[in-house]
Amino acid sequence: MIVKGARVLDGSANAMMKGKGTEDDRPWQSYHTVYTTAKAGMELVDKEKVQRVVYEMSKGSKYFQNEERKEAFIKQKIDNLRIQCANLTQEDLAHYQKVADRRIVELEASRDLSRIWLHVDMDAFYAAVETLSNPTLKGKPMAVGSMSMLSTANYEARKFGVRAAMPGFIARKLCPELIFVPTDFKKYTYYSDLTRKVFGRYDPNFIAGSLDEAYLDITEVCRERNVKSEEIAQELRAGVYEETGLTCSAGVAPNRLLAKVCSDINKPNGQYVLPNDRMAVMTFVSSLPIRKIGGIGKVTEHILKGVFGINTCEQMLEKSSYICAFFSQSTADFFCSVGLGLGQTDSPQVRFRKSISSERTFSATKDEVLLHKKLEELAEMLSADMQKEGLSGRTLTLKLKTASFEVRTRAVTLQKYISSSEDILKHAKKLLQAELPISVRLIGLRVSQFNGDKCSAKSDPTQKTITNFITSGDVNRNCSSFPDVADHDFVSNAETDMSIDSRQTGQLDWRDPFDGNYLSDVDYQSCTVQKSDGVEEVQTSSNDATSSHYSGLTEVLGSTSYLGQVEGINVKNGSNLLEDERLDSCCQEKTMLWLNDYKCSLCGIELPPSFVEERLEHSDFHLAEKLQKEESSIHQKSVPSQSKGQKDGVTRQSKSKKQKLSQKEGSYTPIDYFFVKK
DNA sequence: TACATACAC
DNA sequence: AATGGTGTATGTA
Repeated sequence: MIVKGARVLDGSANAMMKGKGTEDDRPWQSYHTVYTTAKAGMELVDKEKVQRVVYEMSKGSKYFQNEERKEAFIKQKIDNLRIQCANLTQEDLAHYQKVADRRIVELEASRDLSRIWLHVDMDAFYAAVETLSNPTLKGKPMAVGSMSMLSTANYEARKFGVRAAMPGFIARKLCPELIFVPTDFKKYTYYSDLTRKVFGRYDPNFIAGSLDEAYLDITEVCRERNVKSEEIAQELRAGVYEETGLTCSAGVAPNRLLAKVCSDINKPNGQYVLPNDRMAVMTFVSSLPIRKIGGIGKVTEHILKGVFGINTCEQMLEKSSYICAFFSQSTADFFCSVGLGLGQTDSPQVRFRKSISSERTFSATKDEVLLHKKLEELAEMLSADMQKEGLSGRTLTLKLKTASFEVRTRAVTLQKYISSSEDILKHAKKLLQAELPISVRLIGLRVSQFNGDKCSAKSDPTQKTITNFITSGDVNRNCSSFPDVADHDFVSNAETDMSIDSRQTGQLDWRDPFDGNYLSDVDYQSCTVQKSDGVEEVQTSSNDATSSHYSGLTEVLGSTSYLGQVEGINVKNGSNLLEDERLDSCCQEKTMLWLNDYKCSLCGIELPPSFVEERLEHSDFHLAEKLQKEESSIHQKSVPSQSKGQKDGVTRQSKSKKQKLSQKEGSYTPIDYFFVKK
């Protein structure tokens, strides 16, 4: 659906990718592991050699075969997209160029250069902590983790190509001298708390991204003390070193997205300041490889490069017409804002977790008794975790990873909320039963749809609908009248008490899952220890496309094969976008009205006249609802092609609602605020 | 609602 | 021998 103006595709589209010939001689070149992407400390690594070793060690394994399968799939998508790209007419391109230019102007208008953000990132954190407690490790290549999986590696080890997320047995092949140290989550938490005390001096509301990194808004400190951000960064890093003996790196920039990129530039033990100046930002971003941007991963990189030839952020703008033609608005916005060097500058709202889960890997088995035992253990672990946080939920999801690394999820939504291990197990069993017989190497259980999802009032169905609509794809905001109060709890708590109550969710911070988690199946003790902060990362609450940019990729990936089957879609399709918007605003006035200039005539929600934006959103909602109803009735009687066209329009509209909704973040009162009992 | 995918750490 | 765990977001049917 994203790919507008597409032509019929045929499945044998990869002709153009064939005939390279190099693959036969050097097969490892086609095995795209993530291990070779430039990471701090790995610039001098012989990547060809690393790639070869990784390939040799992996070749033929079940894991490898699955990776090949996934890669082939993505390759196919890329081929399909290239064809669609080639089929765009001049007319199409001219249209999308207009759309793109308009979006870029709008995005540019949203640029905020008034804040100074600092991103701190500890250097090889777990490895550094382990070296502190065992100084004989100093100077030797060392990694934290096990033979199966590494959490992190120190800089000596990185010289050999050893890095986080690499299996230990491959790392040992790359570096036979490599010393393995098991993870000790307690230790990392302790040092993490020490660093956070320092962060708190500069921004009491700092955002902890994980145990080893944080974002600080240092605008005020800089102003109050009348010092340059550069000096603050120096001072902060010195303070961290003083308190912990650990080094860190910092990036300073006008927004969080850029600050994060900057903290990586002079790693380890360095810093980089990008001034709050538009030209400086544009220059910085122009040559920046897109993969450096948080949110652009391996797949997105491949697609953007393979289909559009995009390597740098600047090229996001050069190819903006293609981006607007092929991706959803939110994704296109994100990509364009990357090209402009835009990112979030607000201090995000507090959010609640939306799900909780437990999963374990073991040696693959189809022994049903064994699987059942694993399931039972998981149910108990999960239940214990839920009880710790006072959670209960009504959707249970079973996750299975087959012996061939294929992942399946199966879910049920129940009438009542559950949290006991018995309830969880009872339903989990049924889900598992339906999949038997099967050989699996991982089982996971997840519970979502929490009872305490405070923002969805259950009593009034109307309200529920609206709230769900509004919050879906957005954030469950803290419904407390004084969300700020919670924000400070963590800091003071951290100073007095090592154990952090997970419900004091003021500070945003999911624990670093990767490092903490590599446990043997039975290590429940440390498992419990690991479960710490129930607090949450940043991003989503805001508008800037940063929050919601994954969608488009999923869309492109998911829709291509579908499009391949659809009859040629009108190439003029794109102009519907504009027409829809006109229709939108013209309907807005007629769909509903405000009784006594206060109450919605359709659903009764109260919104004072001063809440102009919120009212607009609200009428948008009703419009979307109306269109959806129309669409579903049309859907029943109309011919497929018509129905497709309609559907497109509606979907695009509701999407644009969400988009608009999140756009004004920052200064506005969330609309769901009005639905919450106080 | 159910499921798959991408991503971060 | 051997490639993790927790959580978020999104689209589509």
